Amino acid sequence: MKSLFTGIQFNDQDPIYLQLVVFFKTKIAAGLLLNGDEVPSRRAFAALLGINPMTVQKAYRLMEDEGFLATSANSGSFITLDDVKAAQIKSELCKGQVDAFIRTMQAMQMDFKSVIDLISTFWDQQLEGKTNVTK
Amino acid sequence: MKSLFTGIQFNDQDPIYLQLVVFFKTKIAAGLLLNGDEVPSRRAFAALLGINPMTVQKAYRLMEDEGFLATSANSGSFITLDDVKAAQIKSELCKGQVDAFIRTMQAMQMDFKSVIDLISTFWDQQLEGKTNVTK
DNA sequence: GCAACTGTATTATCCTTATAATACAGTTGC
DNA sequence: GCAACTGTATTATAAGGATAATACAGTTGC
Repeated sequence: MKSLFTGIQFNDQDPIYLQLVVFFKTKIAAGLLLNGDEVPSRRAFAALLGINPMTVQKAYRLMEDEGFLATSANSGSFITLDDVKAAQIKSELCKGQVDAFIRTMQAMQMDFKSVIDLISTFWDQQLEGKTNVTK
Repeated sequence: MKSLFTGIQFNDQDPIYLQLVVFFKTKIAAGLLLNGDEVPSRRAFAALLGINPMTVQKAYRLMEDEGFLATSANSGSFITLDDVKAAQIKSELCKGQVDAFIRTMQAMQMDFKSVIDLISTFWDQQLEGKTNVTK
């Protein structure tokens, strides 16, 4: 059983600490990270990812500010979510992605049907080598 | 009749010079920028966008390296495209966006039908205030 | 008690991006 | 000829992101 926190891939465009925040929000949106779940320590996570502990700290600090991570000094950090907050995170992330995608496709003069066809064509190919998804 | 080059919006995440390259590729993909078309001078474009001329220069240099912009000293820069190159640019841009979108949606455990429903819901809302798109 | 962990903090260094301020060489229009 | 444009280049400065190297205070397990 692989941990949630292994095998994370970073792109070299966006700041790592922001990609980390999106990673956690995605896991919350997917229902894979729940209220009360403990997240890795800054040092352990940094070692696992091959990055600097202060970069993880920066991400965790941002998540504390956004209200879904609580840190009690000297004993680790934990996800703090009620159903409303979890739904809000999923909704914001999802809507933001969909809006950006639609905007980009329309900027390229793609019509609705072509976009749906493209997604239909490539949806299943993306599943290879991943954990199963309801379909 | 508004010019192609007015009203460009930059985000504060990605480097401006890269956003500029994507902007030109998007116009090419949309068929709004054709072989032989002249692009604005570095200084004029920078003044229009409120950015530094050297940032435009950096974008144009990258486009020259990618082979779809030609610059003859002291007389401006022009789009250089054959049909193959134009198709390649559109295909790469489009496929890259679709792949990234599908990956993100699947990471959130979204199923195929929900994604299609979301796009169907928001597709037309994005069209407000934009030039018409075939639908 | 002590080693090993926890979060937190500071300092210095490096790279990339972006800007400002120039400067130079060539073309064009009047 | 000369002003106004073209692309190109250099230097200096600033900010953000990331790293390395420490350091300090508190908790936990043996």
